[in-house]
Amino acid sequence: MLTIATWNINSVRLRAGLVQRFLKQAGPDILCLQEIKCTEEAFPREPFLELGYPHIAISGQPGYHGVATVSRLPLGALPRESFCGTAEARHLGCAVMLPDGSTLALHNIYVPAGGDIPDPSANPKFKQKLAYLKALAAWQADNGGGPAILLGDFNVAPLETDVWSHKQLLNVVSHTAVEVEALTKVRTDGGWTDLVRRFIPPEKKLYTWWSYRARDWQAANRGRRLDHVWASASLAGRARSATVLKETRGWDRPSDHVPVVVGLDL
DNA sequence: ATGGTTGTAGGACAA
Repeated sequence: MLTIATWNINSVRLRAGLVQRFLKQAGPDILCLQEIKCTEEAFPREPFLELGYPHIAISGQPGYHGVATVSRLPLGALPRESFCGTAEARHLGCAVMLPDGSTLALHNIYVPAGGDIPDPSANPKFKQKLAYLKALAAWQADNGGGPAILLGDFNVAPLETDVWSHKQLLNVVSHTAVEVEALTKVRTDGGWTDLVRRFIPPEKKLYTWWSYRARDWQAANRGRRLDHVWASASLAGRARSATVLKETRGWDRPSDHVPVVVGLDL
């Protein structure tokens, strides 16, 4: 079984201890991080080396954004995409070398959050988010149709059950119709399968993010499912599990996102 | 309806 996790960590330097706690507990073979908020040079490598993750790929920048993939298995490099014409570090593609000698294309993405106003003509950040999703839909995972995973912080909650209140979030960035349509086009045009909803029924409420701005995040429970793991058609049938590790949101000085872990029969 | 918090950086901005 190959296990892969994704987690928007909201500063990997500040939360290296939390990441270690998660790795010791869940022990995934590969962890994809978003919002590392540091450059490649400033990335804390030692905590991962200590726990048996010697393969580390990083796309970073000072202060904001940034993605990294850490792995027990060797990683080859795949071309890095911008998807929105900016230099922001929001994508990292790796070729995972599997024990049988084959490779798995693993694309770790951090979709722009999109600001507060859901109007591309009034809000450049929302315009950038829609452009990113449009470019992502047009992009083909450069793996010759082989097995591929697309995962990360997509910053869109597509289903009604992916938010605490569908009605109250219809005009809130992350759950507007135009974003849901754009993300759905990415999934259908790319032939991707939402692995998490294969194991947790779409009828069931499911969140991976809870705002820092609630007095009591757990009592309010106003969450959204922003973090996703998708598989290519050839790989989807090999998925065996999907788990959301909600308890990490209750850890000391947590990220506002929690990890999502999938298991694949590879 | 509004404001609520966190991180990076060392003020405003992103989320």
